[in-house]
Amino acid sequence: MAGATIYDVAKKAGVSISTVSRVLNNSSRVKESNRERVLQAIEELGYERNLLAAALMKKNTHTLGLIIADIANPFYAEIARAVEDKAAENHYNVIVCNTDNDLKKEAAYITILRQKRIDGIIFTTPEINNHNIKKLYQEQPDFPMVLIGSRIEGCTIDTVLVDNSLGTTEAMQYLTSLGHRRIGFIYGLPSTLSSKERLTGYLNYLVDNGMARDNKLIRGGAFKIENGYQKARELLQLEDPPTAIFAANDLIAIGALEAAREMGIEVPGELSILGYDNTSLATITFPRLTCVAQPMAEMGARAAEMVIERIQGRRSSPKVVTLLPRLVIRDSTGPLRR
Amino acid sequence: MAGATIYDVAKKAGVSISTVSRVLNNSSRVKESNRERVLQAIEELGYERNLLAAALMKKNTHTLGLIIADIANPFYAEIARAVEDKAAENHYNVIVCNTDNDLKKEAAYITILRQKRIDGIIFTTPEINNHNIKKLYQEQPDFPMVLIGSRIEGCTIDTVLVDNSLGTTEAMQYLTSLGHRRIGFIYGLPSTLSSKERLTGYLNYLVDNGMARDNKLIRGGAFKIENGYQKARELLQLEDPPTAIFAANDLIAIGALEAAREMGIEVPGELSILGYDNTSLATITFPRLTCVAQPMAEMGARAAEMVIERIQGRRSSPKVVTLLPRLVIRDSTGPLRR
DNA sequence: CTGAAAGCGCTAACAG
DNA sequence: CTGTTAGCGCTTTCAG
Repeated sequence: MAGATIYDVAKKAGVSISTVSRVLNNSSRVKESNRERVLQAIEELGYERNLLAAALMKKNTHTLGLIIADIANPFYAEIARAVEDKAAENHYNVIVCNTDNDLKKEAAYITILRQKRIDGIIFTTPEINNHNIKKLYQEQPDFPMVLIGSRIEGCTIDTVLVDNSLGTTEAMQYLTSLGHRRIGFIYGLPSTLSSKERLTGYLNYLVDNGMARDNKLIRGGAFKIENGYQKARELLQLEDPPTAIFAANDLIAIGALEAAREMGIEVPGELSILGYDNTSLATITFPRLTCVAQPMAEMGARAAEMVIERIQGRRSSPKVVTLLPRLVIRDSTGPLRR
Repeated sequence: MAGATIYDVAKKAGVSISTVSRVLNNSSRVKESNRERVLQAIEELGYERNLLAAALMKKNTHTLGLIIADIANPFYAEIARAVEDKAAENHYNVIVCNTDNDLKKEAAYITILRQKRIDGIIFTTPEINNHNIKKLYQEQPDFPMVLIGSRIEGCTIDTVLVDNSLGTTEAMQYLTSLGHRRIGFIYGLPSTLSSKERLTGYLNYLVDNGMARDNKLIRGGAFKIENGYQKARELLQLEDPPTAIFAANDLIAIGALEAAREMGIEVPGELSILGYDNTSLATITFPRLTCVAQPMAEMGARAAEMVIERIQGRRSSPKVVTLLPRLVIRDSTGPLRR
């Protein structure tokens, strides 16, 4: 019987709907013989519980929203995978929403997700000035949400961060230890925390180590291959080109690699290239990419844990978790050749 | 007022809940003045409709399930992106479920998705003998679902396919046109339609063109880099190694590329490597991968369209759509060097 | 065009 | 341990 309800089950089992509900939810003791009859009736009827009706009463859907720029981007995909895994482990499902960082799209998703009464939202929005999140936060500061890899001005919400200052410092330290002094820096979308912090880290390192700052070596744009390619070309055409390029993500580094190859510049012999993220892409380029690794899987998992904690009321005050990046040395970097 | 219901809106607007419902759903004519009062009340109360309650009545949730092996795999990620885009365009959300091709996990997802009353499911399960789908089909042949890139024995359900025979033939034709006669073939998981059909295509091509079949040149395993690497090493260590390797997906091709590099075999000078899929990975390897391109975006979009058609009752008989692959020539293939 | 009333399928007191 | 009852918030006849 398709479309059976607890009424059907109750009748068949000869008990009341409350008893059926109780065995369904393990909510309180039910006489063993009754439980069995119910289970059997469920089996025979092919009864499937209607979680919509349950959610309407219980006020939770066990569904999470994941708002992300683009699931086809390996960086986000790896995070998404971890989010989904951790969610599933805790019996939550996740609705994935691709925004391409379009705030209008994002706002529409937020609205519909709330209307579908999802229990919490995980944002990976990189924009530091995301007014959708601000608005949501102002309207309902207690709504379970967590932000990955960014911060929103004026919002004290749950956040999972990776220490960009440390990541940048380690990269710069490593590059200088190889003898590099002219290090180009290509960052992504300027309005993102990642760009800002990594740029700051780069500049601070220069200052702290008495190295000259040359603005011609610093270029921004987008976290994309094309941008890396373009900006790397520009850097390499300088009359005094850098001997190393530090890219603010893997895609930029890959673009730089392409540019170097096209210009006949050998990597790492003549130019070192260092990426950021350590997505799966980093191991399939040639040479394989040295990069600052972000723990994407952990970021996703922690974020999922954090929303769920919130949803389940196991924590009420906002928490910021800062994870550590680590340098992964591969083949795209090498000693300065004099 | 957070948590306002249509009752609150109705009261504030001085109309009945039916009228509120009508403006919410545009379901029938409402006097303009009333509509405006309702809209205003909604605005003032910050009313958010509860789609759970609506779904309980309307029997649809405008939510789709996407069951996929691994969203972190670029091939699936690209499909997923397209599915989500097309779904969003039609006002559907999608719950993503990663199964790692584990049938137990998949069964659990199917159950929970059905209990959450999602409107349809898109499967990308590669296994040709997926009893979860069979079971679902037998129990509810009319449940909207579509299968991407595979077929299930005995189930006549909506399917989006890409012509593997054509893809394989084009690849082989191209390789032989370059002068290759000893062409190795590395396929993936043997129990998948992709493996079977591509292998058949390869073998048929050999027969049809009077070329010798050498079983030593044919190896299977998994659709993974590691498998490609391993099997390519084996092929290349043969006393009479192939001059070209045809890989059943990009990952395998990438593994083969690695093996060749490690063995000091130049690609494409000494060995041509041809991949399958044309994921974003294909352009970042070196040399860039020649491959049979599958239209991932279209596959996802068509699949989404098809379930939605079904859900909305615009079509009732099963449909199989077969898309065409195309050969994308890049740098990993070249003329046989004598 | 509008309102009253009857559910959708389930959970949660409450009384027993 | 079990049943009764009152909703959850909405859609949908059915009268009017």
